[in-house]
Amino acid sequence: MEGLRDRTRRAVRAELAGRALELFAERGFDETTVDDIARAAGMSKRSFFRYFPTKEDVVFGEIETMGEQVAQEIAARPPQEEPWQCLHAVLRGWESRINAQADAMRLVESTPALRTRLLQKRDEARTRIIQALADRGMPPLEADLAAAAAGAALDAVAREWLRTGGSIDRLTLVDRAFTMLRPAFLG
Amino acid sequence: MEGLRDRTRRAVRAELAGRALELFAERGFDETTVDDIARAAGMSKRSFFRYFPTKEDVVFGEIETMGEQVAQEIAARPPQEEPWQCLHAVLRGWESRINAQADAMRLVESTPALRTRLLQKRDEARTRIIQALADRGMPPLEADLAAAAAGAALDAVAREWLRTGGSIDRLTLVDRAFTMLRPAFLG
DNA sequence: GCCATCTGTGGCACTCGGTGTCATATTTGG
DNA sequence: CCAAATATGACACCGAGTGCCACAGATGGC
Repeated sequence: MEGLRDRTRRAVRAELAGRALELFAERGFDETTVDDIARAAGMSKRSFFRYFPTKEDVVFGEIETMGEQVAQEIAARPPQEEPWQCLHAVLRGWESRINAQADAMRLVESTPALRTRLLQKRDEARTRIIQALADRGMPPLEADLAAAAAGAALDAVAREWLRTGGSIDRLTLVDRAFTMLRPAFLG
Repeated sequence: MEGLRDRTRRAVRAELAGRALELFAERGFDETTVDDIARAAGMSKRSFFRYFPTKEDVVFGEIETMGEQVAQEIAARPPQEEPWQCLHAVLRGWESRINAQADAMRLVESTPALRTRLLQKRDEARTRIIQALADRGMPPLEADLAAAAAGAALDAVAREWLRTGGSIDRLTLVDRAFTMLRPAFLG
């Protein structure tokens, strides 16, 4: 079970993240120092780094373990399901979750340092996904291509959604992108 | 024409890059300070930053303006050529150029900070490529997908090449990956 | 209630990447 | 030969991140 220890730790992390996002929204990411955040949450800079490894990470709360989670969800799917179909189904769920924190994503997109960190996270996630697909028996080269293409699909959807001013349902766009790429992964 | 000014500047950059790579090979990237590099090239840390914006950039000499160059090469292709075919042709050429500095790439792959910087560069390049494809009349969503898929192809090829221990010709792998993805971009 | 222990914390000093400033060579052009 | 542009070095400075240590508070056994 989850002990008191972990619960307070999660609470402090949430407090820090909350204060940080407030300050970022007010002054911007670069204009806010770690010391500012720590003081706003009533602690020292040194303690901040006991909860988050870097200043950037304070923004990526839930997305943090995305790679691991996606890999598990892939592994949990029926084994005979087509790999591309499987990816489609799993990432469809994630689209909603990412969509839920649109404001955080806007901040990320407008801040080079955060954008970079996001690229890193995605790269890690992609690596895990490749492994998960390989575990289902997909040949390595195809697994690489499929994982990257799927990531590209989500990315393209996000941009297309911005381009159209949010007038189209994101899940519809996801389905369209995956369908478009489907012919490449039929066997 | 190219004045003396630019030539000496290029020479100093080359000198710095050379010394830096030596030191990185000896001690590793993180264990080498910018001051070490500057001193090895007979100058001050302050001057180093007059030639390279960051410590990482000293490694990416020729790749630096990749995005811009690729975009231009795309624009220079016959206008009626199929977009995917066009991408294939252009990036086929780049594969050779990247392949030529395999040792630098090995350093990059084994150094998180450099790997991150590479991800950034690729992201910039992708943005330019999307624009170049859009200029040819490709619909935005498809251009996004195509650019990302093409990048994925080169990436997948690099990894597959490592997996097979370099026994297969890289250009062959590139062709295979592009052919595999081709059905997704036919119309 | 007492003591040993473990964990969280603050403070401090330190490293290193990166920037602004200024004073001083060095080069360039007339 | 002189004046303006440019390159450089030295210095101070900032902020992210780390190692260290001393101290507080909670925990648990006796």
